[in-house]
Amino acid sequence: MRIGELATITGTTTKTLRFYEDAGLIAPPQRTDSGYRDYDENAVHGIGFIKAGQAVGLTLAQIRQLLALRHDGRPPCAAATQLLDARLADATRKIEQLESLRHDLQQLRSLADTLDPTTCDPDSICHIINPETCRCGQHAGITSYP
Amino acid sequence: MRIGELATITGTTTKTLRFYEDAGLIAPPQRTDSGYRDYDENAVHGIGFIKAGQAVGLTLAQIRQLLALRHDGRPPCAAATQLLDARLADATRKIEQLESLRHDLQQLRSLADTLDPTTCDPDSICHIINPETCRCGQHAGITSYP
DNA sequence: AAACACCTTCCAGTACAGTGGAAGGTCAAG
DNA sequence: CTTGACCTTCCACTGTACTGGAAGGTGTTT
Repeated sequence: MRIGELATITGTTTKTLRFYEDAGLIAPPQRTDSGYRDYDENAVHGIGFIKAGQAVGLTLAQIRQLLALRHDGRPPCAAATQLLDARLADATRKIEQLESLRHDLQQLRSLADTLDPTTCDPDSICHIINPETCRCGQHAGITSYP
Repeated sequence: MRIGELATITGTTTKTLRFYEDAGLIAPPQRTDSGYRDYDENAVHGIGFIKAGQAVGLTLAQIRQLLALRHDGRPPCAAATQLLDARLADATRKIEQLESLRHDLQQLRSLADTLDPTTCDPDSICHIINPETCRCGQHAGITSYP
């Protein structure tokens, strides 16, 4: 099958599939006489694995590590389990951070309701968000970019 | 005061301060005759505000918006409150996603203990991480990179 | 006079997972 | 024979918040 079909089946794009090939995440497929990529059934499994890995929060680099094991004929199960454990610890830590952040945000939110904007000192820029009201550096790395 | 001193006081680096200036987050300070930046007390407040904003998860772009309001002589309190609300909603949503992910990870983790690596089919790459066991696309955007 | 710490600008690179677009080749239908 | 959908490679760019390093100037101390 050609790249467009594989993209449709797996819910990705042709761009992404070529990117995965360049990144060593899927094997370079056969080519037709005219140079078109020609995938077989296994390619679908390959993409499925990548998507499953991403769904549990693995990076492409980690997914590549597991694929390398499989490529060497060794089952990646043990390594996968390790990564899963790390992800679990990571998720737990992030949840804690976010809950601490949410608590602080709620505090600030109530503070905002009690303060009068007209009494806000220009020098300190904002009397809601400032070093006195915000615990700077407490929950690091929690920016909101999408 | 010179840039190094301001960096020490505020716990940043000279690189970061110049970056903030280029990014329009702090006003270009006076210069000495030899061209050195010469900050006054207010610069410390400026950096403090940036750090406080980051501590609650605002992006530099959002912080810049608030600073722009203050610069126009208007208190940024109302806008800050809006951003806080958005952050609160965002944090809540992320916590939900992460809890769903953690649940799934725990399921996979128990699955891993019951499966035998030697029975793992090479074609499907991994019998722990694959489209059947992982709910692909359920909790999106949860990668682990630090 | 030299060492050393500090400052200046400018350009490029980091991580991550793609995405956009140009310039051109291929294939089936009308 | 041309249209349109598909394919190819290649290079550059996105967003976020910095960070590294080169090449050179300044200021104080020894």
